[in-house]
Amino acid sequence: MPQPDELAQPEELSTLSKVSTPSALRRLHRGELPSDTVLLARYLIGKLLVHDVLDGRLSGRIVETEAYVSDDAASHAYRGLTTRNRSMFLERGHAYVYRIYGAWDCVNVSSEPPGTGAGVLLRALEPVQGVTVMQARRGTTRVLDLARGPGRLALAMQIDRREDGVDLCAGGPLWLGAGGAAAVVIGESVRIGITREAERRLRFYERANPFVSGPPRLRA
DNA sequence: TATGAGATTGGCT
DNA sequence: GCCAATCTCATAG
Repeated sequence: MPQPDELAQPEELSTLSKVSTPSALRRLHRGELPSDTVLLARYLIGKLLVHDVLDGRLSGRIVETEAYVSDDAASHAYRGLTTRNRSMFLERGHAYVYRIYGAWDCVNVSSEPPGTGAGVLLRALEPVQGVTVMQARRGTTRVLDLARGPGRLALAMQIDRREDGVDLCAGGPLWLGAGGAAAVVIGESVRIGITREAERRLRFYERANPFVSGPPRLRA
C-alpha cells in the first residue's frame, strides 16, 4: 500500500512549493553559464531542465550534479575525442548523452571552451511539470524515485541518445531554465559510482533535499 | 579480434 | 546483498 506522499499529485501541487510558478520560468542563455566546469556544476543546482514533448512540458529542478573536469581520469573525455564523447568538446551548454551499462542513458551539460572535453553530469531532479507523463515512462508512481539517479532522470525526461549534441541554449525543445528566487544550500562530496579519481569532491547537491540520490550521508 | 570494465538500475535472495 | 541487462571504449593478444 503506497504512502500518501508517494502518490501522484495534481500538477500544480507537485513541486513541494520550492519552485516558482511556471509563468516565471525563463530560458537560460549561454552567457549566463559559467565556463568553468566546477562553477557550472554548482550553478546548475536549483536551475531547471525542461523538455517540451508531444505529451506536454516535462520539467524538473536540478538538485544533484557531478563535475567531470579536464585532466580527470574519471571523465569520458580523458583520453581524447571519440565518436561517443564528442559532445563533451562542444561549447558549453550542449547536451552530452551516453549509454551506460548497455541499458541506461545519462545526461550531461558540456562545459569549458570549445575543444576542451568536460561536462556536468545531471544526477537527480525534483519533478515539477509533467509528473504523470514521467510516472508512465518510469513505470512507477513514486515521485521521489522518478528522477533520482542519472538513468532514471533521462528516462523520466524522455531524453535519449537522439538528444546527444543538442544545444540547450538555442531555443529548442530541450533547454535549461531558471525559476524564481529560491535559496539553495549546496553540499559537496565525492562522486558516486566511480573508481578513478575517487577522492575528488566534485559532486554537488542541494542539502537535505529528498530527491537527491546516494546514501544518506551523501545527502545531508 | 576478443575481452573486461564502467559516471546504473531493478528484481530477486 | 547479489546479479543480470547489454553498449562503448581501452587494452591485450
